[in-house]
Amino acid sequence: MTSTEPAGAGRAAPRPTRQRRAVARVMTTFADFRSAQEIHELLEQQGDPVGLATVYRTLQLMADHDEVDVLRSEDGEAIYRRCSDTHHHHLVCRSCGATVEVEGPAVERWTSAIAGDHGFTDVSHTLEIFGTCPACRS
Amino acid sequence: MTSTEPAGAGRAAPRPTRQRRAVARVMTTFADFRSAQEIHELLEQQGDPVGLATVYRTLQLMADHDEVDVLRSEDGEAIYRRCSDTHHHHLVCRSCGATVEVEGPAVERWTSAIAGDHGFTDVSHTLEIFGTCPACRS
DNA sequence: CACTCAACTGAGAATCATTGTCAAAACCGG
DNA sequence: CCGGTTTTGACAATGATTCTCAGTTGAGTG
Ligand SMILES: [Zn+2]
Ligand SMILES: [Zn+2]
Ligand SMILES: [Zn+2]
Ligand SMILES: [Zn+2]
Repeated sequence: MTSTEPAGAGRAAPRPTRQRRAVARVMTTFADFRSAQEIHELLEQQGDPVGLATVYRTLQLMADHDEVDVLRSEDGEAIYRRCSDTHHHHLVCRSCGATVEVEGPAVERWTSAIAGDHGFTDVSHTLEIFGTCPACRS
Repeated sequence: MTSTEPAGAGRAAPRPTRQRRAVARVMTTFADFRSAQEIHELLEQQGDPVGLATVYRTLQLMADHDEVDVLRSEDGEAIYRRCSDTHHHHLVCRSCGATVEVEGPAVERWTSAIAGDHGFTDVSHTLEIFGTCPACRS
């Protein structure tokens, strides 16, 4: 047993590979939600290609670490976006995809209260608001 | 043009076929969310088989008419459930899938207000609350 | 530096939900 | 019963995501 891990339960720290850095970097270059496929293409165009499977794996990893928000577009495709580290929700333009991060203590309180009323514990929630943004109101 | 429709814009009324009735009926037999595939199997077991494609088509139709709620399971699969005809949200048990319909004028107001503040129109929203129900709190 | 080994990668195959196709069947009003 | 329309269902096609697995890479070691 030549392990160098601290004695406890050992989850190996992920390696900072070129591919992972590349994905992390492109995620900082746009502000709206993009699909894994689009991110894969972006990387290719930027001359820093990463295999599609790796893009998927990396995005999942980042999502697990709360480094990106994941949500499902209306047709079920998973889409990703970098996000601030505080809990928040999104106001998304149905037409152009523009996104605004919003927060509201009131909603947070309401969801906890409702769940509590019904005896639910370990409560979490998802909330997305869709609409047409001013720019698209041609 | 031999149409018998009233002169205006004509969207033909859907026919109440055996298949559509069968789907509508089976939707009343359970209270939680089920995938189209599961619903298709249920129908088969109940000796009232409906083609998978038709199940999908019918569920979409019912969703368009707000006769069923649609939401996406975590892996992107569309799942369906009969629901009351008023706008509401769901409190879902992560462990056993038990569902409670909840409403809250406060949230409705909040989402409209937020969207309005940012100049968004045609606003809609999705909100799901997840937790562990009392029964599963073994 | 050369070595070792698990973590990591990527090309392509495999999955799997969902949608498209289209000829045959069911309906409906007349 | 007739003609036109809608609906159905078996099957193919699509498309995102996951799996496979052999080859690569990186970090720690002596
Ligand atoms: Zn817009
Ligand atoms: Zn929240
Ligand atoms: Zn439960
Ligand atoms: Zn609402």
